[in-house]
Amino acid sequence: MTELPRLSRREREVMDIVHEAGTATGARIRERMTDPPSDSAVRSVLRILVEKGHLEARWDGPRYAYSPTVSAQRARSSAMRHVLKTFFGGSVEGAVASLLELEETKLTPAERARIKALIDEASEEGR
Amino acid sequence: MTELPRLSRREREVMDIVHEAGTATGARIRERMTDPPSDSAVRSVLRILVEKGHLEARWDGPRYAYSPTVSAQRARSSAMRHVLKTFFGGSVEGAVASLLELEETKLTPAERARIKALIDEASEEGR
DNA sequence: AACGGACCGTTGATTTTTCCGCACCTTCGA
DNA sequence: TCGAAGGTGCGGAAAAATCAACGGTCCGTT
Repeated sequence: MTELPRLSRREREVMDIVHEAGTATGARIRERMTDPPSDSAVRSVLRILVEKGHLEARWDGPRYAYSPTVSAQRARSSAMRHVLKTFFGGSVEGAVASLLELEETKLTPAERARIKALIDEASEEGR
Repeated sequence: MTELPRLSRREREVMDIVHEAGTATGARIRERMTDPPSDSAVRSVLRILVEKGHLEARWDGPRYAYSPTVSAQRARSSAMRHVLKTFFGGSVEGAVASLLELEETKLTPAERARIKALIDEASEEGR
């Protein structure tokens, strides 16, 4: 598989929206854009993203539904790897700390337990 | 403080490099860019980033050294918040799992212990 | 059957981004 | 003190991105 072309600002914005939504229609994407441009402008970006191979369009009833061509799993890893490297110098500890410090982060006791369990599992698998 | 202008593709690429490096010269930044353009092209981007308020240039001996105007702390939070929302639907648990699953992630027992301690600290602080 | 609304794609004008040529400035070793 | 090497900023051309207008299709309604 050849490398996917780089994204412009609007293209990245749309990709982020689609990643967050999993799948979305043109209208839905437009709603979520900052300073939403016209309808047709959004569809232009969408067309380009399909051409570039970042999105796929499925005919869903009376309209298209767009979703990423790359699996959510893969996209997640790649995004996380990028911030880890760029902002945390590769330090998992630093990254977790940052996650916990975000003001919107509230963990229930059950979540805390599960996260700790994840850490132990990772270690058992030699990671 | 008024909102910082949005970044184009090249601008974002440069910002990522500078964030990773902490501080960097024009030549160093150029080295790390994909398909590095000419010397003066890089300096154009740099000039724009300074104008926009994303970078500051300090005269360091015979050349400029560029660094982000926003604190590393703040940049980290903002980047992490963004991936958390976009790729993990806000799930801290999911994000931590992803971090642990990255193939380059190898934790020492000491690190594991410190990360668990971080989780407990967060809970003690009502988070 | 004409109308209106919701979609879609294409086209071309406009704006933004990207890039480089060039002239000038500094530093430093001969 | 001179010249080469390495840096810098400006101005503007070339390329890419962005966008609105326009025209088409496919319903459901009147």
